[in-house]
Amino acid sequence: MPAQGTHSARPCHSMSTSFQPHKAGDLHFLKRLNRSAILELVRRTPGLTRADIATQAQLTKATVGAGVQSLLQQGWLREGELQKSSGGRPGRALHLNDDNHVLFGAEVGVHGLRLVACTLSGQVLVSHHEHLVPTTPEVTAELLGELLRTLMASRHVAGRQSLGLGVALPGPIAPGKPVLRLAPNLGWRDIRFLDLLRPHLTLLEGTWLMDNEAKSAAFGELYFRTGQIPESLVYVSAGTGIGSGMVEGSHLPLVTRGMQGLAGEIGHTVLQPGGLYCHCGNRGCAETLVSGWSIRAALGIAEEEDLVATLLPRLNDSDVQVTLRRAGEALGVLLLNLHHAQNPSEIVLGGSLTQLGEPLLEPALAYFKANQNRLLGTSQQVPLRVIEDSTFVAARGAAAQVLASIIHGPSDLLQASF
Amino acid sequence: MPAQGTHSARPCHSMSTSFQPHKAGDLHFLKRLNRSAILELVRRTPGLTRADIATQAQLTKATVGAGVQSLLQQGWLREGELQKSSGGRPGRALHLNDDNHVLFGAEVGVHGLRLVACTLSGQVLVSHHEHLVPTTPEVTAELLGELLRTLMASRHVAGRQSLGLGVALPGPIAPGKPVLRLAPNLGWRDIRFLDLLRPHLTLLEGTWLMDNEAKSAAFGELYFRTGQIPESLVYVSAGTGIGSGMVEGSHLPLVTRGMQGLAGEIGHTVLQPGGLYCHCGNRGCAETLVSGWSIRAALGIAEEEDLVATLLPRLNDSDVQVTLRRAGEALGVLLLNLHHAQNPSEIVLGGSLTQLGEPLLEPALAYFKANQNRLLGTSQQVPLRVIEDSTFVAARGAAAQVLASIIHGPSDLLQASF
DNA sequence: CTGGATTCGTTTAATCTGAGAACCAATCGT
DNA sequence: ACGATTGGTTCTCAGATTAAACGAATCCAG
Repeated sequence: MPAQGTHSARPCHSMSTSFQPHKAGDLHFLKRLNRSAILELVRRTPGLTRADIATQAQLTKATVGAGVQSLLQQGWLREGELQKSSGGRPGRALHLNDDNHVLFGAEVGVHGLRLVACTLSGQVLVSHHEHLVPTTPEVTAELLGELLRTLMASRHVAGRQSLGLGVALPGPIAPGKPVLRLAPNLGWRDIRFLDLLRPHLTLLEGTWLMDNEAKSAAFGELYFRTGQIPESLVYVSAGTGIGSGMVEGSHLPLVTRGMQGLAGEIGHTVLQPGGLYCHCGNRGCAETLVSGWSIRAALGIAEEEDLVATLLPRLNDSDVQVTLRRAGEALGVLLLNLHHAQNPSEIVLGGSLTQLGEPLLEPALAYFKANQNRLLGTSQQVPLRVIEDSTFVAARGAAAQVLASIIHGPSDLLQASF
Repeated sequence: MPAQGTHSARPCHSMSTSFQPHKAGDLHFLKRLNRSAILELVRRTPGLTRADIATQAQLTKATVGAGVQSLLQQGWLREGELQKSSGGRPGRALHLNDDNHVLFGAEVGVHGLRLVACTLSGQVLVSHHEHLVPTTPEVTAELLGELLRTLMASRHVAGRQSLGLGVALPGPIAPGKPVLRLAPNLGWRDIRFLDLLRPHLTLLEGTWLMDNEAKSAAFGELYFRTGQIPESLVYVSAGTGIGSGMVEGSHLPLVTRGMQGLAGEIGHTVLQPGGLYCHCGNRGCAETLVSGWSIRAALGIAEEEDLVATLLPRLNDSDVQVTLRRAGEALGVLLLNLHHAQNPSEIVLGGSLTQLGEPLLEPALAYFKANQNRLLGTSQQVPLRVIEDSTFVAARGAAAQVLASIIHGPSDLLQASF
């Protein structure tokens, strides 16, 4: 904790793919890199000892020892129990220190605001879900600010050092700039949401960033994980629209954004050339087959009604079954196309539609499983996980992005500490 | 050039996404990183001065000076002309030194072998195209070895230090292992092609690697470029089958491979659920609509005939026009789906089918242009370039991968030099 | 033409980081 | 209880970068 005082809430729009033309650096940079490596190793494999780290990071015991000591002093790590020994001095387990810092994550969705405060290891300290009908960005920002202030004041959060805030938004983000280009379901366009939020949250320190909701979710699902970490992961968010986010790279997870922030807009990949008109103006988009609004359209459910709540009691109606089956089949095609285009190590399926369960999901998973191995002829299955309750997934993912931007990025929060 | 003698041809299967759990290192590592950065900057912007490099890489003049000196001595860089000054001592331009090294690239295609030898900046010194009907991996390897030996002995190549060989193959590569999992059009499966090649090329030093043809091509198109370098690039290879490769990341270009090496197999994304049967067993794959074999099937052209040569004189036949128009429309959908799923900064279209020209391409480009801005409503066009003669693109790309693996990777070729 | 200003590149001493080896600490097996 | 083994720390040393001063090469103004 540097004595010079508080860190300014220096906004950092999003985890850019690259900070500099090419990475180069001085001794300080090297030191920081090694501290990051230590922190990252412990983050992935809680309970590592200094000796383990030295082996895995290819550093000497001396270097690791010094690095761990500073990370302990800074409150990033804590020492745990002694490990079992097998004929030697037992090592001391190291863990992330979940007691000193707090990460804030929020999601602005079509149906409301979701907020979480969590620890370094992704443990949620407090969360809040506020229903809200779509309104202006300004009103939304003011409300979100108020709710976040409440969260900051809550018992489990107060007193912790804030590392920053991540905001997940339902639309593509401009690359390199903290601008939400479009949120069709909110009726927003070109919104600098963080700028709107800042006046209401002058006390929230640390790194601020915003990202697309599916991308944040994907990031969180990969990042807040320990043990065997997949090389890449795609999160498919099936709600009012359908989008996806991909994270790649085991040692510095990167989110694929694309030139215009459109990467992952799989809802507008065409599955049926010449098919139904989509709200985007094209025909045959995936969203015309599988999405909240296509299901509403097929079943004549008004926007005011909650789609899931309306459908759950009616799952046995034949029209509902047929509609969901068709949507599920399209979802299966979407998943398969994702598999052949990106081939992620893991697919996570979330969004409000997953609550509809079997009638929608069974056809999708069946199609995917039946066809995913056609090409190679193997029997290897891509892990595909369905999250029934994905309420806080994106918000938590945005918090994960804050942490990653501090550990891996150019933030001062770590740098200044060492 | 280290005095201790020749470098062993230590095979390195492919540019892995990550070499280590997390990057850490010592002073040597830092030095190497900075040398890489210098080399990379000059590679991108030929003619930079030491002062420019210091500014861009955030290094001091002293460090850059020392680094440049060693790179000059090693033959990686050369000094050029004095730059124009504006009221001060003029800087000396730096360029890649194209005179000392050579990179070998090869492509094993359905219709033959393509070989190139090129310089650090991607300039082709010699190339060779050998027609060959598909045969066994062993025979192919032997022939390729012989041809490469001829290339090595050629006037412009002899005497240069070999940095290695990259081989592009028409199928998915296993991740982390130098194994061609499948090449349907060659009838190959699980081939360790480099192992077959090695006995015939004991004299070819440096890094050996292999990769998928479209991925190599994508890499080369991004890497052997100067000036404004796109953040990401997708190469679509339209030939007998249809595949793609994506490269991302401006400061260390990475190829998306996927868990099973399937990333980019867009020929098997489904564009028409319930459509025609594909050779993979599924229905409605893109390849059933746009690919060499789907066009052959539609027009009844035997495998023995050269597709492009057969069609070129018949482009005005109505059945040919209709077939190519349909294929082109499907290609347009494929490009649009790529745009919405990955949103690359640039798309390059190559492969033998591009030689068919307008009748195929016009519908594809028209569809793509008409729909690429539906979502955002902007008028920004994704740069889309068609390569008419893509004969050596993949081979040259494989050579580029060799260079990149040496500059950015853990190779000794740079490390030992400093 | 000369001198000052400016920019480029190199040289010097100083600083800082990780490596390496010796050292102490703690446990296990016998 | 003792050696063997493994974990972690403390030294010194090699090395890479830095900062600051210096020399080099050009422009420009008078």
